[in-house]
Amino acid sequence: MGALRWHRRQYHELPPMPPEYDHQAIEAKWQRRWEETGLNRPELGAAPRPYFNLMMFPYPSAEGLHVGNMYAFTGADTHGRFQRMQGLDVFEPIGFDAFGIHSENFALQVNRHPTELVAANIRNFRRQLHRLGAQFDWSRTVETTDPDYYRWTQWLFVTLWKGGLAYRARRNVKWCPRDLTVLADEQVMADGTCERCGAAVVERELEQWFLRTSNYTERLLGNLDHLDWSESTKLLQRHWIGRSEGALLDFPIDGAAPLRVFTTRADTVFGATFMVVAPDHSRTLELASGDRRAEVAKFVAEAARRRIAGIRESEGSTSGIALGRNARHPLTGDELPIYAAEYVLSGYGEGAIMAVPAHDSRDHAFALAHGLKVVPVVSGDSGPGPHMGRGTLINSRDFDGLAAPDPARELIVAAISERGLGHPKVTYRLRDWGISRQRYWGPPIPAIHCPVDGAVPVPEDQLPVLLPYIEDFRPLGTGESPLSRDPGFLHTTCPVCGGPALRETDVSDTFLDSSWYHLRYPSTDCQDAAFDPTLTRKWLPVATYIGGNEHAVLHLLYSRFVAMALHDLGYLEFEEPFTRFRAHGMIIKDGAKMSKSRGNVVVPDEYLDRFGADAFRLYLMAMGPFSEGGDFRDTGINGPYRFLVQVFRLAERVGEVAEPAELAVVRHRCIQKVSEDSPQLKYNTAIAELMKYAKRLRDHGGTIPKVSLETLALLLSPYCPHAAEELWERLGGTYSVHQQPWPQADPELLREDEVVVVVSVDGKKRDQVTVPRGTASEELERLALSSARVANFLHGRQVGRVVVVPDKQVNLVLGR
RNA sequence: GCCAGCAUGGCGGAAUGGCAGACGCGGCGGUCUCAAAAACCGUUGAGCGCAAGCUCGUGUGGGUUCGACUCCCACUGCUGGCACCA
Repeated sequence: MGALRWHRRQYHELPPMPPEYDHQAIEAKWQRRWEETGLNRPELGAAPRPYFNLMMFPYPSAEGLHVGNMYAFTGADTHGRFQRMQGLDVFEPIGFDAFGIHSENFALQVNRHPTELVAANIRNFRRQLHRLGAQFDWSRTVETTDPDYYRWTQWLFVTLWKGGLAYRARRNVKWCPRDLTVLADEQVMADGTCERCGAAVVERELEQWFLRTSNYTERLLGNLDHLDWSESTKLLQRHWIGRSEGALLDFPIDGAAPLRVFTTRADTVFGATFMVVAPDHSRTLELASGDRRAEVAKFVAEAARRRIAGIRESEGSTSGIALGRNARHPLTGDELPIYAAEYVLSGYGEGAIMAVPAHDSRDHAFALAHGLKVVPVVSGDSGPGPHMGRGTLINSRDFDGLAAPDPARELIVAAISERGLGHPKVTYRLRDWGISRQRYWGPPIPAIHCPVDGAVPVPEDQLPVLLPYIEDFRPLGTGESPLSRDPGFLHTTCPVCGGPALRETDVSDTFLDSSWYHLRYPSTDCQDAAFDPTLTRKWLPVATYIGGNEHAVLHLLYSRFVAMALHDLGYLEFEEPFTRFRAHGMIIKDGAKMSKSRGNVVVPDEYLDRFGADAFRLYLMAMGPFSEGGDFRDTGINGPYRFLVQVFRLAERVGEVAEPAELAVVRHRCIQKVSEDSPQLKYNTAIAELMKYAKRLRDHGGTIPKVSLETLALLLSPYCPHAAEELWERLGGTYSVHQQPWPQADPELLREDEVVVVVSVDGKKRDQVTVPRGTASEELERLALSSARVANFLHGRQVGRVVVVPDKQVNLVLGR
């Protein structure tokens, strides 16, 4: 509200545009000119130095483009423009990620059909994006909802399927009771709520399509070491993949198959006093002894009910039940009672554990609650409770005295493995990617279910399987997609036997759409393949990808998986799609994330109207380090705006005069700083330098040499493309400023002949002397000691030591 | 609970072993104006002082160093990620 009021006031009270800088006319003029001359449409087939500058395509919401999008795109575009002036042929495409639950939910809410709604949203997004003045190649856009695009998303699925990387399985999956669909693990937030709508997620057993991301865990993890990506992003992926080294151990059971467990602490095996299986472990009921079976079944059913209802047991739950059956310790032969308990999860490791209450807090809590033995096997005092740290093995027979966990861990696994009861094993958190969605707004999964031949892929020449227009697209909630309502869609014939068959009615996850869009951009004109091999070889992998870390484990991981899979299947020569990735920060407002509920969303249109795209871009980039984001303030944009007006005022003072030496020096320093900071995305400090330079020119009396402003136009062009172009034209430069070579700083002019050396006493600055660069240490020391000001601070004491840092500082250390 | 990142004027931030606060916002004072806005000029970390200047100051406490916003240890707070993961 405050922002709005402020804005209204500005609108009405401000005088018309300053005559020097009519941003509306300038921006319209150049956007038209760029479009007419095809400035931003590289010859994809012929470009000698291809540079694919990618940014994350937006989801076209009904609210329109928000500042966060603008921020990301401006930063990425600035990078692309800078690279272009380094002589590279920059391809900078944009598109729209328009399928998905988000669009569909909104359509349901406002009671309109997503087909028309999304088309309108995309139109609005295109309009807003044009205003930004980015060097987008508008002749090669991608819309995931376009059959020409999702035909190839379906092709991708069929290709993965034929390559053995897609399968169908009945499995417990995350189900959102509000969106009435399955979610990928990655779409469930840490608190167990749906990423899209915030409802508590429950579990449900459904027949689903999965992609075998788990085949690639080792490579997805290992390749990270060599990727030039933001460390923060790589760390998030490493955690998500969750590699854990341990061992599989078999605990024999009399009269039954042994119970297999996963452990990372085999060194504590002598401290195992009981076993625990997950309630929904496949053998829980089998292992329950006859007289316990009914009770165990009841417990298992209750646990299942709790899980299905989405009740998350508080951590440290000790609910569990004895199965009335024992396993044998693989090394001691001791009898260990087996329990079923909710704190053991079926989805991780083997869904069963050896419990070592002396050295694991969860086992400890369970042992206390159920009166079970606690046997310490690792020495070391950590007070009451389990000791989880390092120590020395005790109560471990032949292994006593070994350091734990290492090397005891390895030696004990070896001993167990000699008896054929275990072996080392690496476990991962990452599981297969469930892609089925029981919703309407997505590409139909191209599969046909035939009573004779089972599930068969739709033949490639029959793609796309068009998403039918159905009036009532509300989700059913039965585990089936609304597409099952459409008999014309549902009934088909089997491509194998020609008999009657049913189509798959689920649609695929939006992240499948975005997992390969970068492959499509150079090939948008390609009608007979998802991507043209020649263009792909030329333009991919992506040179630089800039985007938010919110997609670190979703989009970015899936895209890597898809590239690897296509590589293995012979479709791509590379296996990592993004050579360089940089995560940008987030824009906040009033110290908080922008959100509709907080009412602190910034609508860019008003700022673009009033201050223009260039000032807006400049403000966003000046706000702080691009990697950190920044805090949006309504008044902040005044500075960059004034700066641009100032620059145009300077242009009116340009004349044919020689450049004085002092201006040459500041000009080359500015070139140096901006050239250094820009490629590192340190835009804020580059802009500060540009402002400093403009101020210096302003303070220069008289006529300003043309070259001073020409350089400014060049350095400014990645940041303020329209203003720089206009300035360049007024200075008589040839079109376009964006095709000019980047200026080079002359090292001769950067060299400073005189330096200021600080004289300090005990580390406190007391005086300074200006001396020629490279003045000898002895001379500096002499100058420092003879300083009259320094004498006042000696307080009669002797100078003990003198530390001289040439060209910087002399520190006089007083003796005592 | 675990793993990252961050903490500097009224505000956004700069400086990553050598002059803390670049650049910008905002504030204050002035010029112009009948007046206001815009623009321009000056000023703006805190305290003391008529002044020259001095003292203090980068979340907290310790340490290393001639010298620490910067490096190390411990803590506090915020942001993000993960979380009965065996």
